[in-house]
Amino acid sequence: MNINERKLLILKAIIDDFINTAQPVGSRTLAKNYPLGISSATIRNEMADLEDLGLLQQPHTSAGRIPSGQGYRLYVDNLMKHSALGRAQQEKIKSLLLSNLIELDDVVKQAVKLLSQITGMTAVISLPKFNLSKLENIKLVKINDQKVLLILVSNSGDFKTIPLGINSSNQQVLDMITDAMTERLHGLTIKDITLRTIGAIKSDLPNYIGFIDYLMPILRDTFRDIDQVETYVEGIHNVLNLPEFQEVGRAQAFFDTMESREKICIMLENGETEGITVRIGPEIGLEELSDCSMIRASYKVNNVVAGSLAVIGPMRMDYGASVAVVDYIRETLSEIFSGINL
Amino acid sequence: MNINERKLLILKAIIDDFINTAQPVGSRTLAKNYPLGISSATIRNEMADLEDLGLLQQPHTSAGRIPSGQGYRLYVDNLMKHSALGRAQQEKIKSLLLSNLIELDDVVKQAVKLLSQITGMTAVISLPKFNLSKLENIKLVKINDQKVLLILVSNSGDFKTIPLGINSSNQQVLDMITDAMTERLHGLTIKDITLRTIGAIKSDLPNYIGFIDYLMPILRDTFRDIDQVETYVEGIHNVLNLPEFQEVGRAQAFFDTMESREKICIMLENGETEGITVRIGPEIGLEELSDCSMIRASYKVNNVVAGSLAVIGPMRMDYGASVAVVDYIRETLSEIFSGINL
DNA sequence: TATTAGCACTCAAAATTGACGAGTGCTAAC
DNA sequence: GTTAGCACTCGTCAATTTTGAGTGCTAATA
Repeated sequence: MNINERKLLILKAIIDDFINTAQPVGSRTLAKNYPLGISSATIRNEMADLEDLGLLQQPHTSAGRIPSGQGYRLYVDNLMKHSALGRAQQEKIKSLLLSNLIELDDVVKQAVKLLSQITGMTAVISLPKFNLSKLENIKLVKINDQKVLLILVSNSGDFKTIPLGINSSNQQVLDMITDAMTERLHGLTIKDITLRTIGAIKSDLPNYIGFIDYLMPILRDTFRDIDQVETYVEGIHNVLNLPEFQEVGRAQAFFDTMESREKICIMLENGETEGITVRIGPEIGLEELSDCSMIRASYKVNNVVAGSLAVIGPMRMDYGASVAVVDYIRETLSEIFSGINL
Repeated sequence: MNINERKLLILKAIIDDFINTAQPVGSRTLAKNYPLGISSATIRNEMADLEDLGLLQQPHTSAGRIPSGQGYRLYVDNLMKHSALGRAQQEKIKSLLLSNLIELDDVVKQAVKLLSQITGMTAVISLPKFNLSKLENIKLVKINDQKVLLILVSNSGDFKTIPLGINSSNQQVLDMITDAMTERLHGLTIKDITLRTIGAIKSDLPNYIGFIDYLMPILRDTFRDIDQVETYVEGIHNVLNLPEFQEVGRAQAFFDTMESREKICIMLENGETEGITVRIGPEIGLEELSDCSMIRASYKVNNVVAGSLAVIGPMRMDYGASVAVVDYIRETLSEIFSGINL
């Protein structure tokens, strides 16, 4: 049996309706509320066909139909209406994101907050990977006799501070060391820095070899730790408003997943493609989320993919609207991070 | 009618039982499981009296009794068994808290995490108020042409970094200014710093009055913002395991409360008494938590109250065990923050 | 040949019923 | 003062019935 225009129209109507009501859709409802121009009996026949094609499924004999994963896939790829954000909302998002430009963290936090608020679902985002940007400057600032603050500045205007437990040092010595380090490491990415690269400064400062030997493994460990991706999650509890999370057990499983940094990373990282990806159910790659969907995109800094953002919700989500929001925030973040030197 | 020893014994048994089972306790259960040495009929009579005294209540005629707020109050004040933490557990807590001593934040985060894990409830904590400790040192470090990092070091070994948006400055100038500022502000608490105090350095550095005038309002605003209390919340979702939060609506209300920094502060701050406070139901002072209880304590830095911690759960919580944990963590934090110079 | 009205059938959810049992309060006997 | 006994209450649970939304099939229709 072939799929035809009318079947597609019916499928679209069913999915649109189900997204709104969260109730299985029956033939009568469809005939009544959508201008399909055919009777419920005809719709019934077509629905039976759509079920045979694997695009719909029936929770039980005497219920209406709900979309299957494949049904959603077809819907997202070919049927759904791509809406765009209103001008006013765009302005609002942009101004909120621009309102706090000193720390990169804050912009990202604001973005994920907006994403969850607007979509009413859970939003996640990963910070730009610091270790991909080029080092501009390195500083060690003595805090007190036990502590030194390591400051790494990237050429994109971002920076990172990391407190180190280092005993009794002297600011002049630290300055000399960081001057030498900046000289050597300037322009490299953190990924490129090895024990050897850092070690090279020993020849620049033969007088302080002892202290440098003490410092080196600490710095190496620190650079290694920067490697890990930082993520923020917002609006975890939003899902409690949705009918598919009314069982506490279901909600709890979702919360557990969203609290695992590891799993968030799997979701975000998986296939670092450009543009917007819609993953439906099992496509997400996490057993626990096999009845959810996510919409994911990557944002760029200076035209290089730097981090990702996503919204996660039930399969029954308003894909059109969500895609629009994710896309706009992706775009705006890329602009902000690339344009101005933060 | 007077309350007597036997009534108290029965009350204690009822509350102990209810804390374990979350089920209304009947006279037969009580006679069977507790060595009270009287028959269920007698217990029934006593229970009726306890209800008249307002210490028990009955969900409906043919159910057992559950404690009232007043009942819990009496229990906590006079009846409950004060257990102490096992030696092994003490060691484990202490070592985990000591394992990450570079940043104060990390210790506090670890503490609140432990608190929620051990009690199985929600835990909150406030950071030591930075503005109460004396300034030891101030630094401004140039990050790039638009940004300067303000570093405040306290005499207790704690420090704070705050990025400022400040245009094109020169590290030498910044060093001179911070040297002058350190000279002037050293030993003061942030609370003591006024526009006038900062302004005084203008006379030390007459050559840079222009730049100082630009800097001053930024610093004043920054110091003002430090005033706000920082809090961490952990284990919000733990309550989902408890029978009293099996309705999604109930859980959602709890989550909403716990996500409001303002409300957390109300809970923590309210009556900064020393020692451990148990607040039952409405005593918490928040409508939304009128069927919860909290156990709250303050920890000290150098013998001055610096921050607070608390666990929050259903009224039916194991008060004895929870008090022990809160107390031990309070004590350990005070030790750590006071002893070593972090 | 495609569409549709009509009808019998299905089945989950909601409402109804009734047995059960945990628990109570009261009374009379100890 | 304590306790055994008993009638009574009322929520819980399982079984049963009712309801209604929805289906698939068939025969009539365009």
